[in-house]
Amino acid sequence: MTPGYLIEELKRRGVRVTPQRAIILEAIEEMPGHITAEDVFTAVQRVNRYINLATVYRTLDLLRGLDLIIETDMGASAVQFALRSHAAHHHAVCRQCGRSFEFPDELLAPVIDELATHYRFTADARHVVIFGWCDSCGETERG
Amino acid sequence: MTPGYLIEELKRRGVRVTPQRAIILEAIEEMPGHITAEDVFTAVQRVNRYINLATVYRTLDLLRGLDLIIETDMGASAVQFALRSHAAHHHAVCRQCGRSFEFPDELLAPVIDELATHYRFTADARHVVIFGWCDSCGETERG
DNA sequence: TTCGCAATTGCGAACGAGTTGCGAAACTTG
DNA sequence: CAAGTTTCGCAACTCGTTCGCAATTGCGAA
Repeated sequence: MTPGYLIEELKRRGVRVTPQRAIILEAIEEMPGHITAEDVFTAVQRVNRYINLATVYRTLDLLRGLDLIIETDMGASAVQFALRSHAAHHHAVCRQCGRSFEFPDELLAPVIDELATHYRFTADARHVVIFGWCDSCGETERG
Repeated sequence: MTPGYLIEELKRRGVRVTPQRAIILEAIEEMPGHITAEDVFTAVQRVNRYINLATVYRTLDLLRGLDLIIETDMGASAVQFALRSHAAHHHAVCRQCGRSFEFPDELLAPVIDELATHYRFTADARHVVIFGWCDSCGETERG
């Protein structure tokens, strides 16, 4: 995924990119998979502690309006959403250190095909996240 | 079983994870074998003395409804529960309606193997989530 | 540069649904 | 029936989210 993609996209569409938004957008881009407003907020806070939760919500709203993220309201609890990504990029995310590694599409293609044909489920082939443990973390602790 | 599994599972299903619930869930995960409401209650009390017995019962109810624990009423005075250890299975979650579908391990095994051998990444083989669109939702909207 | 104005922000209060604590009531079993 | 276990009703509270509003900001025009 191109870094700064969201920022460019807003600019391109003539939407104001304020410092707050820039920070929020960058945080979103770096987060894998399905995330909540709270997740974004905490990530954003690490960069600038004076950004308001309401601003995060408003930015998320904005992105939804621009079709740059999709949200999944699963009912009672926090709404989850995901980046509508353009290039296929799958992530293996380490539960321990949080680092993530991209892995190629080909690896997943058979699964995605199978889900489509046998389960009538159209996987988001462009952005799959698999959690686990990376090399270094795996040695010390395992699940 | 992955620590925090129950908490993650509730979150994933869009169920609110309140502090009380988090404490109760962690207590359950740490208790071996068959347990009673009272067992959970006393364990929970060690962490926070203001959590109510009724809340424990309600959480147990919730978990049963979500098929995360099974009630094993063995005629003893108090009903016993056990954490339901699912066989490895994975979820395909619809981004539109939030419904999720299980699919078997075999489908993913090649990917998990490949991640291990070529990327030195130990995937959490027990619980991978793939987002996408289910049959009915897929017709109206696509990513 | 400065101006004007709409867009954006921070803040605190408000919202509705879901959850909790409490005490009492209702089971269950010996 | 007594002792232990489980459920109930309900008001208070929490949670994630949105709102209203005054202050601030970004940016094109002057």
